[in-house]
Amino acid sequence: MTDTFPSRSNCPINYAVESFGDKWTLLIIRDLMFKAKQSYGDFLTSSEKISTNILADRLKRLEELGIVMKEVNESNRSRVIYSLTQKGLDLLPIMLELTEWSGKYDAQTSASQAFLERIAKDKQRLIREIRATWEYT
Amino acid sequence: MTDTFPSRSNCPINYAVESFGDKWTLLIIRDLMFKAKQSYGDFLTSSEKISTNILADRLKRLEELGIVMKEVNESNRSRVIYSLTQKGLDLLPIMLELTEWSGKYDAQTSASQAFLERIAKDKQRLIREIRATWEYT
DNA sequence: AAATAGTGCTTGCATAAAGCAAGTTCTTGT
DNA sequence: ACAAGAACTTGCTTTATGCAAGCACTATTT
Repeated sequence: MTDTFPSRSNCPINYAVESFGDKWTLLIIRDLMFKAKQSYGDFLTSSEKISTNILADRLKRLEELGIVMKEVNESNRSRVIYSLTQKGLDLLPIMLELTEWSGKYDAQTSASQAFLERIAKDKQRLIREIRATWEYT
Repeated sequence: MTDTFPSRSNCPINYAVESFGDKWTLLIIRDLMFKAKQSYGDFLTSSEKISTNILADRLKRLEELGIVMKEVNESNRSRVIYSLTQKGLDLLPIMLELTEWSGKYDAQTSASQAFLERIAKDKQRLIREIRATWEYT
């Protein structure tokens, strides 16, 4: 977690880019955050169709970055459960801003108008509401 | 601008990822938004050291996406000026959220404590203030 | 206990993208 | 006309991604 990777600069935008600036990482975070996906197999079913080697690589990397944690389900040891750490959960405001921007500019967006309006009208409240649903672990 | 690229899904997070989900695009947007850089040569001087072919490719792509626009300075036709469109300027909240998150988790961050506090304390006000500085074109 | 199936990967190979150095074009200034 | 600066472009090497197949471990079924 303490600079596992050499960084090109100490710019905060660069830190974000080096953490999840690729074609797949944010989709995994999305699945964990909004789609209640938690297993390797779950991620494979997402509509963007990530390949298995890339998925394994990104999960490992996210773990090294302290964004995701991995645990074996003790009552069924063939199941591995992935979840977001606090660092990962703190990406929520970014994810909502991304959704708002894409909702505004992508004519084909699948984001519902209702959800986009909740983001636009009272983002802080929405953030609190979503976080409240995370309190029960 | 109207789906120049085939997309893997209509998910808003995926739209964002396909727009700027790579190692360089957000750094160019950062330079345009916060560093007052506007020429090809300006971008080359940033500390992450983008290579010329990638820079040319990303600028072209950003233009196709409607995020950046390109114009030739008529009083010096060897100078090309790049700037953000409204779609690009609308990335400001995302950039601030990225900065906040990185400022929180990157011990080496170059983001100033003062700026991070302005983001944390009153983001909406900060956004309005930054946008006000853009009103004078 | 042996065979079957499910989950979570790993490996090998082909294709695509990124990185690096050098070269080219167009414009301007002398 | 020549030199210099800005904005790319090209060729080549290295790295990352994509795809299909295979493997290990656990659990279930017979």
